[in-house]
Amino acid sequence: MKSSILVHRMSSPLGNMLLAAAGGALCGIYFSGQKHLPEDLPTWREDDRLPAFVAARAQLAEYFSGARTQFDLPLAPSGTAFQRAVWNAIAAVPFGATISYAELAARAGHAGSARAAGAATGRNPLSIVVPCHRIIGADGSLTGYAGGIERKSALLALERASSAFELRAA
Amino acid sequence: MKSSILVHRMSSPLGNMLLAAAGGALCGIYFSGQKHLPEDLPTWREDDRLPAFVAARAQLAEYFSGARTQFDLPLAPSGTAFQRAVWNAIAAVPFGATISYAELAARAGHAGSARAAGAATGRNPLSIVVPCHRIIGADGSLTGYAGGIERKSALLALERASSAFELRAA
DNA sequence: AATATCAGGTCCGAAAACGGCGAGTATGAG
DNA sequence: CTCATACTCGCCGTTTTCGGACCTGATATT
Repeated sequence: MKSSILVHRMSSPLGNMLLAAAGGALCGIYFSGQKHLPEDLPTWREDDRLPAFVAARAQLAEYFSGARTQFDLPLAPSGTAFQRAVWNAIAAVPFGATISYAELAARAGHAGSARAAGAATGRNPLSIVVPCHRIIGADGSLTGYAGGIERKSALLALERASSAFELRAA
Repeated sequence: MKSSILVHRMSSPLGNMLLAAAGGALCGIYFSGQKHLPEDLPTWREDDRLPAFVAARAQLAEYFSGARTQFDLPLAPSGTAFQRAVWNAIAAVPFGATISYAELAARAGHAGSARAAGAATGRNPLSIVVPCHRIIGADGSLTGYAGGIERKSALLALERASSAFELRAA
């Protein structure tokens, strides 16, 4: 019973990252040392040529350079119905914007499930592409991030800077 | 918040029994000391005149005397969709017959869920009237009964005896 | 006043445990 | 060889337990 999941390593301004794909679509984008990594990860096979990896690598580089505000990649995260609903709602939060966990839960169709939404957010397997860093506490505090609060803070700063630039340019 | 459930006590050849009704229909028939009794039972109010109780009492007496092989009573058990499906399938098993848990699951529309069907059978709130004692292991063993194996054995013996009598009489 | 901190309360899904099973093996006795 | 018993392991809905990337309101602090 092989897992048939491929992996690809890349570096980023926020540390090394690991991409995972199943069936040609991305199923994981992880920061090195982040929480909630799959435990069968060591059994996955390396592959540097998969088109999805090439594309993701390029788009992530553009994102970090401030030249890209949204992604166009084949995604196939696996999770419960609730989790997918939450992740979909996260994906709809635009670049540079932030919402609270309560608001996220509501948008996912589960108003009142703020805490559960938080848990689901923490399990998001597609860092950055599914921008879970744009979800923050009702009082504006960052509250948490699987890859570490510093990275969350850095991502938000990056997006603020780019947004400000765009506003200025407009 | 009142429970609005009525109870009525009666004795039987197999020990004291407790009848419960909600909205005029029976929602519980329990042997004294059986498993899975509702815990809010002590808050229920006594009533000896409810028509459903009078009828049930009479029909149960006939059943124990061998003069009745099926019941005609207003029933309103509460449970999950799966449980109700299982209980309905149990109710269709004729007097004197027995089937296995696997067969029961299949008849309830959930082939393969023998174990879950067993659990649902154990939660049957309407002893005797929903004849869960007619469900036995695939190898013929009795395997369990909320009211105690002895009672299950006694009920099956009673039905065997009556069936034999009918056969003889025919 | 305005912010910071804190505890309390609850809330909700996820994960694990739990049976009224059954089929497939393994043994050992007749 | 045959049957009975014992044991293991997958099954599956329910129940229970668990653990937080919450939130609100009350105190303390400036």
